[in-house]
Amino acid sequence: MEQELTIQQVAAATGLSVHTLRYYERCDLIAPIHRARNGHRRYSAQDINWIKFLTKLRMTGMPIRQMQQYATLLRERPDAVQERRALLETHRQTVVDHLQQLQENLAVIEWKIQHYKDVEANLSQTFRYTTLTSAEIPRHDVP
Amino acid sequence: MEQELTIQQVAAATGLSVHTLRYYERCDLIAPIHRARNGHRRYSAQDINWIKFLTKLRMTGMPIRQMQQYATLLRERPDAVQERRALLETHRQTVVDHLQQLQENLAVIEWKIQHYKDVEANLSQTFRYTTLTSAEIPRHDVP
DNA sequence: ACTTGACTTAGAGTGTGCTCTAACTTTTAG
DNA sequence: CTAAAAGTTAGAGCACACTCTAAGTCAAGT
Repeated sequence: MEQELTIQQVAAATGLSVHTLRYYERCDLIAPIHRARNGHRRYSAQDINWIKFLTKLRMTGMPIRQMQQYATLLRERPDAVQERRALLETHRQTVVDHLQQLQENLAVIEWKIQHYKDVEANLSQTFRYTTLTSAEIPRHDVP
Repeated sequence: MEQELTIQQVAAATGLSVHTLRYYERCDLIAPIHRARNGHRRYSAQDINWIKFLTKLRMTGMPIRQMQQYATLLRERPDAVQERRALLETHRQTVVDHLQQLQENLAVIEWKIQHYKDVEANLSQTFRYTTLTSAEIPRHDVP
């Protein structure tokens, strides 16, 4: 059974807004969607899978331009598997790098949270600065 | 020795552009920087540490608004350690969630790359579709 | 017959975070 | 003395990814 969904239903299913769904179609991220007799869009299961994949590319920070490349490649040269893979692998590396950087920066933020906890602990003591943890570190390094 | 750096040097040291450094100061992310007699900015080591920390917040996706909150808190209520920690912990959770999502989406992308590899391997064989790996999965799930 | 509500389009508007420009001053090197 | 290089400001402009608006169509329910 090929159940076809309305734009509202697809919005609910994908987390994109109806505006965004039309926008994506307008800029060729999504091929022209099949229409009901009245001109309303009817999305197929394939369409939804494609849109869900698009959102994964998007959420990992792929720019619209690059998604367009991928979508065009898929539509115009469906046998160019190698090219599509190359595009994804380039993106994969970008995401891996980004993840790495995110983790490093997160570590610094967590370090600072811990520092604040230490400071708070020291402030609540009667004898302050008796325990030396990260409080040893010069003030200007620890805003 | 309190070596004071020019805006160019700070740009080089932090990876921000001179434009961005001035912009950050304009919107109060950075407190007014000390000036040389001629009015040129001279950044201290503390300034640079602060800017480096700012970029970590920024690179983990903290919006300018929230960085402003943090910066203001730091300047106007330096003893409000608990509030600053709360702000950072909120951000920490956001980053952790984002990381999680990024990893999930990356996994899907990597799955698709592997699928393409399988497809390419099958295409290069004389007898096609004899090995069934991810080629079993229906086409519409694998754009 | 009419209202409600979901849909359509082309195109305008918005928020974010820079990024650049113009006009000017100052410092440095030849 | 002059020219180049680096700084200053206020404010304009830009890229991106939506997000919304206006004007209209269409189908269903009362």
